[in-house]
Amino acid sequence: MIAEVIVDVAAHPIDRPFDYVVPERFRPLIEPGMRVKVPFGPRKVLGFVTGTKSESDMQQSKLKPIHELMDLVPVLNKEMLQLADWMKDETLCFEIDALQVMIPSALRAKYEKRFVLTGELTELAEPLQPYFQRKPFLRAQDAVELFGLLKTELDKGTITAETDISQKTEVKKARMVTIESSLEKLEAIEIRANARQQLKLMEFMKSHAGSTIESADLQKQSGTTLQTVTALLDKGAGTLQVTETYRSPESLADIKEKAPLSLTLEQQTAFAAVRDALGTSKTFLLHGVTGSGKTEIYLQTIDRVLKEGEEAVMLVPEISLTPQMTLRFKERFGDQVAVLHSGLSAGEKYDEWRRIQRGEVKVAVGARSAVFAPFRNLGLIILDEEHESSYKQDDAPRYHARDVALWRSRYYNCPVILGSATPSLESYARAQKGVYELLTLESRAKNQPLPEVRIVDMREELRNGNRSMFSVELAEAIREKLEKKEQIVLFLNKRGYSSFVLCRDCGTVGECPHCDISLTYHRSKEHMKCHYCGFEAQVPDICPECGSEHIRFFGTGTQKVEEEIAKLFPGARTLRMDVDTTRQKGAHERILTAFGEGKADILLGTQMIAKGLDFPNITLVGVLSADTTLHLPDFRASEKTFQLLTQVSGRAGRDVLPGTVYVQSYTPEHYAITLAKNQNYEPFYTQEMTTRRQNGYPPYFYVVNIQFTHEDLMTAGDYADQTVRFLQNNLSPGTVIIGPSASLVARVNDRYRYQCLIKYKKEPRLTETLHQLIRIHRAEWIKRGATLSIDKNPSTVM
DNA sequence: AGCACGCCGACT
DNA sequence: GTCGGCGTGCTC
Repeated sequence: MIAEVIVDVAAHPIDRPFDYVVPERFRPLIEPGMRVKVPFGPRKVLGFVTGTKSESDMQQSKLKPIHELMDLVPVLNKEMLQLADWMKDETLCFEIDALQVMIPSALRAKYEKRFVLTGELTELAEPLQPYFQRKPFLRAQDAVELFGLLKTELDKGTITAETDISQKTEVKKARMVTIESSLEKLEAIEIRANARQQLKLMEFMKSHAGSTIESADLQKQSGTTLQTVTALLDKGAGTLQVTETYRSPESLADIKEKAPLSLTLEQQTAFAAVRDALGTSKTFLLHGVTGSGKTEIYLQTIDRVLKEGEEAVMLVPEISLTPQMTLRFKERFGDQVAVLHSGLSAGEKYDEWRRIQRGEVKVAVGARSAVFAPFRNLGLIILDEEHESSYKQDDAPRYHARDVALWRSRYYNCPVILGSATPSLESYARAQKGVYELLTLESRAKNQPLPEVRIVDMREELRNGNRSMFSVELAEAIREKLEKKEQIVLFLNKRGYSSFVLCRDCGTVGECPHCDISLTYHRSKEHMKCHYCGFEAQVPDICPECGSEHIRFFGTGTQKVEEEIAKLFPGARTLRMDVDTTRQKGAHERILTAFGEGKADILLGTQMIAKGLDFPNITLVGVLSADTTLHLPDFRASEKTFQLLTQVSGRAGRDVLPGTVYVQSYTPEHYAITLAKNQNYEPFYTQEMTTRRQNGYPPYFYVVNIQFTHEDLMTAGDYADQTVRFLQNNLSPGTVIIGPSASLVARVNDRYRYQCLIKYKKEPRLTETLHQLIRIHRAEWIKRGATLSIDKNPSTVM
């Protein structure tokens, strides 16, 4: 029997199955989808079995046997293996990347080099002997200073080097103690009168006779230690069992079940459409203004799916995955929900994943990677905020959760709901063409009016001599709300806002010596760090260029605004929420809770406050500068701006009090701004589609971004030039190739970066050409030290 | 990717 | 004479 194995090595020549002999003892057990340990060249690696067969095309003598089975139950089922094949073709990734992304990181291999004693301890050089005393091996990590000595031993053959493979996190085991139930038996146990600890424990055991308790709890509650417990168990006071258990991140104890809300007529219609499509692979685009109650439709549809005995996956962007949000699911579905979010430890994620795989839960809520939730009877997939670019992974495998969802929907014949207040142009265009069914929610669920949006022309302000970040109008509105004790959200729509260090005399900015980007100043550690390569440096006392002592830190935009608020509105309590203040775990939530409890008047923040902020007392939202995203060199800049403005506006007046929104801009006439005013999605869509058609961008054209890197500027440029010529010669005349040009950050980690863009409407030769490009890369460029990365349907082309 | 093999310069 | 530099080639 032969097994085909995809080996855990992400490299071009390795990206295919390797055949292994299945030893007799594994034959009844082995199945596709299991992880195995296999010899690979001179080392051992982890691999995934993708298939078995009776004959191999390889010479029998070249085949090696599988070393070990890592699983008794496959970690990937047939569906996942098929999905990986599809992803490999679709995203041009290595098959191993596609397989790895589907399992929790806890199951990925941990490789640890170590030296193993082959003979007797006494044969070793004297100084080494203590290291091998307790265990017959020594981790290479713990022995860096001994490498010289170890080398001689390796040559002598008294030790060998090997790599230990284990999984990163193991199944959590609980030591359960079952206390003897018969009081007589407990009484009969003899304990010396001076064994105070044992006597204490015995008292506890007598009062809990017959019960089962975790050993750690037993120790804690009785005030004793493991030694005492073990001693008494040895005397027959109970039995010890080791069972598998879950790490439970939080308890459901305080969560009360909540009944469904009643649906408005609009919601009812949308709900009915999806309900009637259960059991088919139909895709819906649920377009509803902010606050129109999309979530309630999701909840009720999921409920219906569960009643059919099927399972549901609910995807949300990572930043929306707040406790507030997941609470709603737990209130409705109780312990049937698994939540997968970045705040969980690897072990906790693994446990949630196992609960799904074992069929113990029916609903999975999570960000991008939750689209791989290992359900076997999927009845519905929902992508909320489907336009969010975080659904596209920006390193290999470069998959889009939406595409994976649609693939799984075809596999299971289940519907997909794509929900958004501001759908991506791609999705809306598909809905217009009838590929998706469009469901529209035009009114807000609580029937509140949309907030009034006022656009402020900042050029006018400048002309009137106002150089502050606050227009007269906005400042006035803030003062008024402060007086009324209502809450204000200020949004600094700025990207790349991080702080930097600047010499005020010569203008020199602290830059990374390895990347063409300025260093980010970290106030907490008083140092500067490169966010691309990790380089760190101390803030200099004098400018390295001109020797001036006038070094200044430019805070995040938000810090500067915070100072200005303090000046303009003395007494206003401000909470700042940006990368600096939310770096700590849970900080995000703490700030929001504090604001919700009215502990501040003004919440000032960046992107991250655009979502899920749902507090009744917010009546004023100010967007300080709508221009920053608008003028980014990316074809989606307008779309992003429109989405952001719409979303931010949606934060105001969500309850009884009406809301007002101020949008400040230096280009107030831009359609992305004027049309966001009334959440006018349709006109924006029409206008933006015209622009996209004129410039040949999605959804009219498909885009592929190709990036080249090399440590030598000229070589990187040559590679890009040659590739562009190659593409021009091999693709159809209707296809446009843009570039090559230097990437926006032209150098990262001492490597120069070039890129080019393929735009095509119909390109039958695309797949073949890209594969050929990869072949050329393998044959000619890898050995020259170049890298190539191909991103189909990139989320950004910067 | 990672590891071994192999073929040339600076040390005991 | 040996140690060790990194080019090249293979991995069922």
